[in-house]
Order: sequence, then C-alpha cells, then structure tokens
Amino acid sequence: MNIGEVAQMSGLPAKTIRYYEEIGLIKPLRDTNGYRAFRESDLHKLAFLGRARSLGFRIEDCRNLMELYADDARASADVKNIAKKHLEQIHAKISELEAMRATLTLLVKSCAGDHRPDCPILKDLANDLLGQAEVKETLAKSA
Amino acid sequence: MNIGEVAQMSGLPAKTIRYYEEIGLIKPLRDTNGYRAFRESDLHKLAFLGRARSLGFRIEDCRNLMELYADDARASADVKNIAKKHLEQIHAKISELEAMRATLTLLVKSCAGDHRPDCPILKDLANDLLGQAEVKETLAKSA
DNA sequence: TGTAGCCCTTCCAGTTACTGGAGGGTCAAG
DNA sequence: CTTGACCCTCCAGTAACTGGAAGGGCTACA
Repeated sequence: MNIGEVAQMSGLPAKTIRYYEEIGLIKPLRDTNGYRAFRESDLHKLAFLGRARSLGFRIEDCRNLMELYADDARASADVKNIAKKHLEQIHAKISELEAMRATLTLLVKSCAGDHRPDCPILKDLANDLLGQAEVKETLAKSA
Repeated sequence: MNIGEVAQMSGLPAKTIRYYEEIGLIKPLRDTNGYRAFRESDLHKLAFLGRARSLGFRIEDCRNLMELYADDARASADVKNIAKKHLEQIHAKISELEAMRATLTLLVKSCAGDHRPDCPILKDLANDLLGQAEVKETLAKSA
C-alpha cells in the first residue's frame, strides 16, 4: 500500500504518517521507486496511534503503549498506570479550563458590548496586580 | 526597576518578560549598563498580560486587548467579541476533554491492573480500525 | 584590591506534534 | 508525450515559552 491509501484508511494525513516514521513509531518498507510500502501491520499500528492520539495520549505515551501491546508478557498494570496518569492530567486541564470559563462567563455577561468604552473585562484585566498592598509597598521602597 | 523585581512583582519569570519585550508587547527603557529599566507602566502592562494569559487568552489576543485598553475611544463590543470567541474555544476544548475523560474512565475502570497481560485498554486502542467493514473491503481490493 | 556570588545581558537550541510549501521524481491514462 | 495525480526529501513555521552557555556588572567582605 502507498501512503495515500493508508492515509485514507487510517484517517491520518500523509504528512503525519511520514512524521510518525521519522520519529520511529512505524517502519514501513520501501519499494524500488522509493515509495513507502505499508504492510497491514503498519496500518494496524497507525490505527492504534490514531485512536490513542484521539484519546489525548502524548506521542511518548503512544510509543510506550505500542511497546506494551507488542509485549505478550506485559502487565496490564503498566498500561493502566499510563492511562491513569493521563486521566489525571485531563482532570487537571478540565479544572483549569472550567475556572477560566467561570470567570470569563461572568465578565462577558457583565460587559455591555456596545459602542461605549466602559468595559468590565478590561477593568478586571487591569485591576489585578497594582491594587495589591504588597506590590504597592515594594514599589514605594524602590522609589 | 530591574527585571528581577518586576518578575517578583508580576509573578512572571524574567525569561517570559524578555520574551514579551522581544515580541513587542512591552518596551522597557535601558540603563547605561544595558539593564532593562522598567517603569510602573511596564509593570502594569505585565500584570495585565499575566492576568489575560491566566484566563487563557492567546498572545495575539492579549496584544489586541492591550491596544483596546489603551484606546479611550474603544467600543466595549470589540473587547467582548474577543472574550466571547475565546470562551467558545474554551467550551469546545472542555467538551473534547470531557469526551476523552468519559472513555478513559471506562477503560481504566475495566482494566484489572495486575501482572497479567490481558488489558481492555489495549484492546480498545487496537480494535478500532481493522474491524471496520469498509477498511476490510479496501484491503481486500488492494490485495 | 581581589574575589565570591548574584544579577544582568545576548544568542542559540529545544519543546509538542505536526503543517505548509518548494523543488523535483514516478506512474497511469489518453 | 504530456497531463495530472501521486510520491519523495528537506526546510521552515507554528505557540509560548524554557534551558543553558558565555560573558559583563554590582556589591560586600577580607
């Protein structure tokens, strides 16, 4: 199979597939004309990678997961650990984003959004630091 | 003020402050010894940037927001639009992450996590593509 | 006056996971 | 024989920093 076919079947862009080869995730054969010759096992790996990436696993996690997949003597605990750590990071990211969302939602609601310059969003961005007593002191000292 | 002090007060790393100067977000003066000499207005801008970044605004949004902040004739609608677009992207990202979380949570729960190789997580990753009828057909044709 | 230690400078490289594009071979059809 | 759709490699760019090397400046203390 040429790269176009595997791209089609795996849903990954050809560019990405070349990149995965470059970083050693797959090792397709080569035809005499220099074209990559993908075996079914390569396609399988690409599918695995696509699925893992769509679940947000980082490339290095994907590499480890593929190694575990290939290792008949693996312990499922190793797989589970990778997944659990990833899940924790997802939790953390969601929390972070939800905090942003909460603040931004309030700010957007409170802004008139008309032709006038008065804007609670800008006020919030500006009035963060310099109202703090600690910073005022520091500034006073250094003056 | 030297960069160390503003770093302290703004909570931003000195490296980041230098970077912000490099991309033109701030323009501190220079002492005769070549050290950056920050005014209070620079510190104010850095605080603004820090706050905006902590709400997840991209640098280019920050740049636009700072321009609007400096423009007495701004329309709050312009600010609100930037914030609304950003909020939408946060929504989208949260949804994406929540989908991942849902799937991963199930997978992690279903994995024994012991010394045995059997692992539903790896099964899920592997059994995505090659079970699909469409791909089977394509493979059959090209064989 | 020397030197230790911390602060500051610039510049270069690396991070993540691709993506776009230039410049140029290959192949199948008409 | 040319046209168009493939394929190749290599280089650069993305976002927003971060780390580190190499070197100069400043203050304090012996």
